[in-house]
Order: sequence, then C-alpha cells, then structure tokens
Amino acid sequence: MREGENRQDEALERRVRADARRNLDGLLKAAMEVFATSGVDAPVREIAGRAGVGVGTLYRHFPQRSDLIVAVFRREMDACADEAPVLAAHYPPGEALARWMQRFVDFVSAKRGLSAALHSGDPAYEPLPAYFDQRLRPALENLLQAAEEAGEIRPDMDAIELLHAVSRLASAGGDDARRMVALLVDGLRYRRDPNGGV
Amino acid sequence: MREGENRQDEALERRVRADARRNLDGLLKAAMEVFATSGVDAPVREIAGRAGVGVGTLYRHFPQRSDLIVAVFRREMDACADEAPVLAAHYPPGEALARWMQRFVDFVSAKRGLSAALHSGDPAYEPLPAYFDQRLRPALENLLQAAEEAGEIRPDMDAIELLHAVSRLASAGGDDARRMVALLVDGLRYRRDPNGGV
DNA sequence: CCATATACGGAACACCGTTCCGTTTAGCAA
DNA sequence: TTGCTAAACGGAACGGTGTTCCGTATATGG
Repeated sequence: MREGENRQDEALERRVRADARRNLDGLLKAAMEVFATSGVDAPVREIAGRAGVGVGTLYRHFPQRSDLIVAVFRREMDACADEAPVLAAHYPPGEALARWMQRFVDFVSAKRGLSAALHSGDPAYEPLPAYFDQRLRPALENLLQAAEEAGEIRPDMDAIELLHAVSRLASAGGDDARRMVALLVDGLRYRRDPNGGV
Repeated sequence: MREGENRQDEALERRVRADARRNLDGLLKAAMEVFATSGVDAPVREIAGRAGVGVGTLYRHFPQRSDLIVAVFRREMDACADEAPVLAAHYPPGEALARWMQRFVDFVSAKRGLSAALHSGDPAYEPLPAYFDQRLRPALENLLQAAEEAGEIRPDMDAIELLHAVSRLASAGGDDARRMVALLVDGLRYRRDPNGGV
C-alpha cells in the first residue's frame, strides 16, 4: 500500500467539487420526483430542468439515461431486503414467506417502470438484475429454506426465478397483482394428490 | 336492403385499388418478418423499406405505428383459442387446463413484444386486450368451469385476470416461463390444510 | 488573489414517429 | 386507345427524443 492511497474514500471525496456533488444530489432528487409523477419515460430535459441544471450536466453525472434510472431504483431496494429477517422472526416460515412476497409486490408496484427496466434485456439495465441477485436473492433464499425445512412448501425452488416471476406479476399493480402472487405462493404449497388418490 | 348494397364485401373490394391491396399485404408481411427479427421497436422506415414503399404509404394504411403492431398480432391469436375445446375433449379437465395454459405460454413467448404492448396501458394498444376478452377469455372460462365442476381447482377464478397474469409470466420465455405458469396452475389446485390439520 | 483543472449550459446532431403535399397511377368511360 | 379523375404513392419536412460537443464559468489550492 503506497502512501497517499490509504483512506482512498476521503482522498477521492476531496477531489469532487462542491457544486458537482450538489448538482448530483439535486438530479437524483428531481429524477425520483419526475419518475414518480410522469414515469421513467419522462424526457431528460424535464429532469434537468427540475434540477435547475443543463442537460450537459446531467450527462456528466449519468452518461446514459438508463444510468440515472438505475441509480434511482437501486437505493430503494434495500429496505425491502432488510425486511425478510424481521418477518422470519415474527411468523411461521410459510406465513413469513407469503408476507414478504406481498411486501415485495407492493414495492415493485409502487415503482412504475422498474419491472419493465428489469426485464427489458437491455444491457444498459444489467445492474438492476445484478442487484436483485446480490440483495434480494439471499433474503428470499433464507425464507424459502426455512419453509422447506418446515415441510410447508415443495423443495428445490430457485429464488431468482421466483423473484423475476413475482416482479412480472407485480407490474400489474393493485389487488390483481397481490391475488396472483398469493396464487403462486399457494402453488409452492401444493402437493400432488393431497387426498391419497381416489 | 337497397340494391347495390348486397354483397357488400365484393362491392367494397372493387373500390380498393389493386396497388393499395398489394402494398397492404406487403406491409403486413414485411412487418411480421421485421418484428420477428428486430422486435416490435424496429423503425417504421425499416418496415416500409423492406416492403418497398414509402413511409407515407405505410401511414396511409396504418395511421399509427401501433395499428400495424396490433394488425400483425391479432391474426395470430385465433389458433390458440381454437385449441381449447380440442384439449377439453381429449384430457381430464385439470390436465386440459394445464396443457392449454402451456400452449398459451408458448404462443405469447414466441411473439416478442406482444406482452409489453398488451400491458402497456397505452390506449393505442387497447384492441389487444379487447381481443383477449373476445376470443381467449371464453376459451379459458370453459376450461376453468369444467375443472371446477370436477373439483380439481378452487372456484371463483377470474379468467381475464389469469390470462393477463400468465401472459406476464410468459414474456420471460423459455422453461422459466413454463415452470412458473405450472406453479400458478398448481396454486389453483391447492387446498388449504389438505391433511385436515395436525 | 491567481491559475487552472473541473464542471457547467445549451446549441447542435442523429434518429425517431408522424404529417403534408406535389406527383403518379389505376380504373373507368367515351 | 385515350383521356379524366379520384385514389394512392413517395419522401421531404416537422416536432420531439437521447446524446455529444465545446466555449464559458467557477470552485479550489497555492
């Protein structure tokens, strides 16, 4: 480790001009507001205007439009993941799983455009599925494993596959989304021929 | 009925200039090919170019880009609906339902962009959900009712809600889509507390 | 206070869907 | 066959995107 390279964070932070940081924060705030009202397809100029900066400044901080969208969504995923262990501590495994799924549905439904970006296949949005893998998958895997061990659901379910399926269903929004996800969770609970055959 | 108004089809057909019909057919053919390779987001100029006409001609036949997309997709839905009664005649109600669902998944998966257009909420694509209602909903309702009466699934499922959910899952494509839809169908079969409690 | 690396603003560019209108042509009648 | 005319055609032009470029302004360390 060479001298001057320790405390990299602070060293890098010092190099950032104050107006740059201020504008970056303003852009993120403006983008969150605009996305919530006009959706993620809102023009870049609208976001820059609301932040009180030119488009050049926006593109200095976010080289592509998708980078701004990713930045806004990413910071909203953590609360959802953190809730999984809380629910696991307060409910039986099966119910904890079902409740967290509903929590996830509400989260995705609230962020209009998240699901579309997530499943677009566009490489520009690749950080979103990647963040799913890092934060949400472990959270769900713990819930699934507990429910499996309690014998409440079938084994060998792939967490990432489930997350993507549920986020697709969630993009419907409202009670329809909640009902369909509840139906999917019931599918996990289903046992073939429960009455031992006729 | 006044004279000259019988055989409307032929009368109307006569009023359509031969080049107009030829270009319309060519546009539909070109659009199908382009959508299959480049997706539904392909530029209109590419479609017009492949059909060997100008963009003005394209817009004469399809006033909006979405009208062309709708026209291409609509004619591909009928075969899917017609298969429902065939399956109902050859399999027990529950299995017929599951098989038709998989058939529907394959159909939606094959048409890249169909699901996105269907759930876009854009009024320009409204004919697509409308056609779902007319053709696919009755087909599924018959399968659901038979399976209900056989006691194989829970009652009171809304066919349109199911169709939309399945088409969302289907947009994932491949085996993931098939597995998740199978899981959803198992949800229909699930009975709370199947062993009569512990 | 000055020097300069850094960041800013918005005009300019390429590409999109859509519109407009001068030109071409298919269909019919003489 | 030869006009005539309504219908259809082609592509330039328009407004609105995302993105780039570069002359201008300024925060910051000496």
